[in-house]
Amino acid sequence: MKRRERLKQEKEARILDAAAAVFSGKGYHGATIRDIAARADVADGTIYNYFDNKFDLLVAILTRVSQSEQLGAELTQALDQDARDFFVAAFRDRLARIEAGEEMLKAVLPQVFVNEELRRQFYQQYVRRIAGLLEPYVQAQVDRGRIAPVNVPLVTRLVQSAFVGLLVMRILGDEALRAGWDDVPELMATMVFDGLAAAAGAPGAQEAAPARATVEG
Amino acid sequence: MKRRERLKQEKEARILDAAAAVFSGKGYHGATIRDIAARADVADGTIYNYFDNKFDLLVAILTRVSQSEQLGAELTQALDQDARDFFVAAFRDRLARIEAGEEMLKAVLPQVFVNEELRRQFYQQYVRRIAGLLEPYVQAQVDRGRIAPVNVPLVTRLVQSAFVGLLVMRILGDEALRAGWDDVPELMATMVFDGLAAAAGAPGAQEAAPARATVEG
Amino acid sequence: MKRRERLKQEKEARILDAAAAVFSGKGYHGATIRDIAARADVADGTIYNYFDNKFDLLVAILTRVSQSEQLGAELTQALDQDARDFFVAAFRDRLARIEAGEEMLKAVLPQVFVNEELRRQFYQQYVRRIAGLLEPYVQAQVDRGRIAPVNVPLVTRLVQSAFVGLLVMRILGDEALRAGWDDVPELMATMVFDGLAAAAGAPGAQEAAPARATVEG
Amino acid sequence: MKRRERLKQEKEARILDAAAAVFSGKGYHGATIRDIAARADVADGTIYNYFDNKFDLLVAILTRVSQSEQLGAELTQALDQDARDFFVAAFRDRLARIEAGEEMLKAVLPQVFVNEELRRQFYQQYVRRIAGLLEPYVQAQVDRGRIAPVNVPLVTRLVQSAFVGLLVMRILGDEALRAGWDDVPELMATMVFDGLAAAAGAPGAQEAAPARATVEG
DNA sequence: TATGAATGAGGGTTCATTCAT
DNA sequence: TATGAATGAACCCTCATTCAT
Repeated sequence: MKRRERLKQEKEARILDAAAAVFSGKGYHGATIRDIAARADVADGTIYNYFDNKFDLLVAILTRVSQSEQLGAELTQALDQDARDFFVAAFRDRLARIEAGEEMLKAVLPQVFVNEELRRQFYQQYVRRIAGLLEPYVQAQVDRGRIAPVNVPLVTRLVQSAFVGLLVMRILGDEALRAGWDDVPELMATMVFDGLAAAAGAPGAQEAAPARATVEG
Repeated sequence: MKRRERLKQEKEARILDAAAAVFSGKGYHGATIRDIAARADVADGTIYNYFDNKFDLLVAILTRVSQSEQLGAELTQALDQDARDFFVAAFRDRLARIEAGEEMLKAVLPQVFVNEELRRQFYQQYVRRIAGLLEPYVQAQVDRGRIAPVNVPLVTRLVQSAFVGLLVMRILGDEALRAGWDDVPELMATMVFDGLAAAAGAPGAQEAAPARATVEG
Repeated sequence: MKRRERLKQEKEARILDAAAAVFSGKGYHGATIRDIAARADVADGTIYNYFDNKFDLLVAILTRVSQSEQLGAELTQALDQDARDFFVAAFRDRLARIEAGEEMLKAVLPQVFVNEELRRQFYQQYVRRIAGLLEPYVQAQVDRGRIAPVNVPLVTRLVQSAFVGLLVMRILGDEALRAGWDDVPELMATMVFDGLAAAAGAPGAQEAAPARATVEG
Repeated sequence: MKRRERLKQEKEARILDAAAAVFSGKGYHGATIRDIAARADVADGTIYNYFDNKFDLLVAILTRVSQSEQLGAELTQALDQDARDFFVAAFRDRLARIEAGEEMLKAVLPQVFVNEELRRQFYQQYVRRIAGLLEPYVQAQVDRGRIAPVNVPLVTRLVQSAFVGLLVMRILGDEALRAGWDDVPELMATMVFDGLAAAAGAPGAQEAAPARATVEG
């Protein structure tokens, strides 16, 4: 009985793996149930014993990935670390993680733009949820005076956007990005925390910056 | 004679408009030629007098937009302006522009992830081309000592990534982002140029920053 | 298990029968997959579980017929029979056989003129193969002094041509031919072996020929 | 006015030539009106000023060819010639003629099998008409005792069938036939008039036959 | 009369889904 | 539960024909 149960889960996983691989390679519409069945080494019909329909596979893929995340704990523990160091570490971690999930992303993302339901779900699980974790952290840093008093939600979105953009650019196959991939977290941190303005003796960077940062409205 | 020619161009534009709208609304695969034809108010077959096939419509949509750009001139003229001001203005302009092209993006982007050819074309016209314009500008600013000596190509990519990410997030329908949309360029500039670190009396920001900016490798 | 297999073969045959009938009736292009499916009492899509495409049906029809042939054995056994008698018997047999295959011929022949691949295949299976069997036989008869020392390959082709021509004429619906159809083998033999010339004083022409020619009635 | 008329006829001829060429090359269905128009160097629509529809082109091609024939006169004049010699000459002439018309044949023949109307017309113009000319001639030869008293209509059909078959085989691209093409009329005559049987002990077979059989080359 | 853009019916083919075994 | 043959709706595209210019 238990074994029965486990076998079932294994097969479900195998199907999902196959689906992710095939979707990622040929796109959602380019992939056929037969492709997936063949890759999962089951019959076409078998898939329908585990999932309602093709679209369901997509949703399942999306959901499965977002479960292994536990950013929350990290963040609360990180409140007292150096913000910049933590940013670098966390950003690097996320990038590595998503690198592994790049297949999923290539499978799901295109349909995210197309399908309302999927979009909501993706947004909820990948943007909203993360934002809900990040914002309090950023706010706390602001409160502690470590970060300038910015528009916290917007800043969070900007960082998230940059993150998403990086993945998109990576999928697009940009060479410069791929070459400098390992330096991205550091450089990102430099930009976010310190800015690129040549500070040395440049009054602009030291005076104007804070003044402007209040713009947030 | 001329009239004939003009009518043809108008009809081609009408078809392309219709295609962009329908693709954007239902996705490339969800859209049928009949949908597009109906929206363009032509017969199905007529579309094939103007475009080779459905995919060709997508490519045409992509190409059409990227033609009205002339960032190049702006950039060379901007070399002597204040970099930050220019950044804000340019970023705002691009955002506005792409807002108008959001429909195009929703139409094309999903397929970009799926189709090799489209991906190359999109990358070429939207990433590489822009990068080719931006990099010399950034490099010049570095040379003039206005920007810290960073890894120029990578920084360029990061900014582009942020830009792309913003569009994706916008398409995802993020509320916070939509609400603060008009402040994005300013905030982005603040991050990129000045950093968010609470500089006031914090030596870390002033000293470490340049040191870290050499990350470029 | 076996039953499954048998059912599949039966269905394949049913589809092929339907295809031959419809092609024969409306021509290859006039026939639609729906026609064929309806006649075979299957769904449109089912046909594609058995054949790659419409053209494939044509090839399959062609191939199926040419398999039941075993002229080879007959010919080697016939070397010692009377050539003329054998000719009559064989010709009659072929005609009867092809009469049954007339539907196939009407289905396939038109496309043979049009399609390179089909032409090669038809030629190979129906002309070349038969020629390869006939020529040695004719040559052997020549060697034995029973047939005049003629250009063997060419004679073979002439006989084959006559055979093909008869079928074409039959398809064209010639009345005279249809009326005298059963006498064709005899008359053909008379022409080929004895000639029609009223041999001056040659009893053959006056006695034998009429004797044989009266078969017609 | 006259010039107007002539120009029209020229254009009609040009269109028909183009149609024959394209039909012959790609088959009736494979050929498009656009193909034909392009080859005739006119606009698509222009064709419809000269012919009712695509099928009409086929009929026109068929009709045009059969007009230049005047076998009738020859035949009546030939009644007193040696039948065998005349046969060879006439057969050779027809073969040469049809060689020129091979294009037409490849264009029309496939559809002949498919289309009732075209079949009737083809049969009428190419089989029935010729038969109507040949039969009286053959009958006359029989009456004069030059040809054995055979079933005249059937013999006529057999010869016609052989002729048709030769053309089909030629279109099929048979090498042996093409190589011996020029010898065909002689060999055909040998078969039809003298037969191939090596007349037992008949010096004729050993002397005459070889003499004629040397055709083989 | 010539043009060629517009038309739209029609057909081959695909593929998600079902269901008898 | 697994199978995979059967289903048939749906879609892209072609092309003969029309007709406004």
